[in-house]
Amino acid sequence: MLKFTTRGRYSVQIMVDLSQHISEGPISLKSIADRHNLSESYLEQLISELRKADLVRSVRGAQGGYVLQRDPGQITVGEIIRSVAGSIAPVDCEHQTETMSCRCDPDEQCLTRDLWVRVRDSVNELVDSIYLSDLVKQPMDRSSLN
Amino acid sequence: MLKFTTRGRYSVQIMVDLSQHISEGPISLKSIADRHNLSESYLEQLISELRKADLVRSVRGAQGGYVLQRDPGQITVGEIIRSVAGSIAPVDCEHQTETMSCRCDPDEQCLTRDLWVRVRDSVNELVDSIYLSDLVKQPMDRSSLN
DNA sequence: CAAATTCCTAGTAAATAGATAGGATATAGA
DNA sequence: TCTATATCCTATCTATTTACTAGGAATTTG
Repeated sequence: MLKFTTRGRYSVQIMVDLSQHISEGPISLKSIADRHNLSESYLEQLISELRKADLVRSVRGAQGGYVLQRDPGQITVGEIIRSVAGSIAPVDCEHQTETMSCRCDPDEQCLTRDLWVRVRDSVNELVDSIYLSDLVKQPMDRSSLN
Repeated sequence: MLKFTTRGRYSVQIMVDLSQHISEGPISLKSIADRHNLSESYLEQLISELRKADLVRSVRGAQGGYVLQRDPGQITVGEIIRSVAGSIAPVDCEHQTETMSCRCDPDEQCLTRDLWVRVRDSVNELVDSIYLSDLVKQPMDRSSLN
């Protein structure tokens, strides 16, 4: 199976939520967790990675919370996912060409290696082309949909 | 992280191996396991799925083994992976639009759902465009590479 | 000072993946 | 017909990863 874990998905949700409340100052993690019915403690670990990746800024203390570091139009989904989940790699590495592997005899050419590289590149390309702003609904702008 | 499991990868290896020995009659799983240094018992479970998906045919008894059901040019990597790993879905489903989900309030529009659908479709499209024959090296044909 | 909040670390539970074991069934060839 | 070689089937176990919880220290507002 090929799937994103909750880490990647929840992280995107956090970032979308922050985009939606961008004008309200620091947003507490508790309010995000409540809105999406997720565990605050769990999100804590994820947003900690987002902070280290410099995607959000934190404000400590009462009335504190988190704020996007950049405009939603300047943050890609790829950045978000990679920041909490390491690289987006369909397989692990053994005898490495970058991050690809197989267990076949090293003498013979690895026939499937390129395949997984292509899948990885394809997914990366896609998520890197989608910006946070693309995911935020703009209720004022419904008319421009067609 | 986003990765294919060994199920998908080993299954592709099995199918590539069968392609390479296509002219030798039924190929035993033991010989495949030996060539790639993998556990025969484990591959057994995988090839069982490949058989149910009608991608390979089995010949029981001594001198038995497995044979591709179709020409390598007629079998896609997508079929192989899906047959052993279910659907290639980046996320699981809760309030379902096909196979996508989020845990947000069902009243509000799910902003990220389309994202995961697009990733899934993109990966499926890619692996469905790659045929087994594309992965098999043709040592006689080196000259035609350019 | 009290309440709200981020920050940090350790630990646990649940799910999945990966692998193993044992034996039943089938077939080729001696 | 017997033996060796295979597939076939199912149950089980182990390791890894994912998901989540707990507890408390540090920081800031009012």
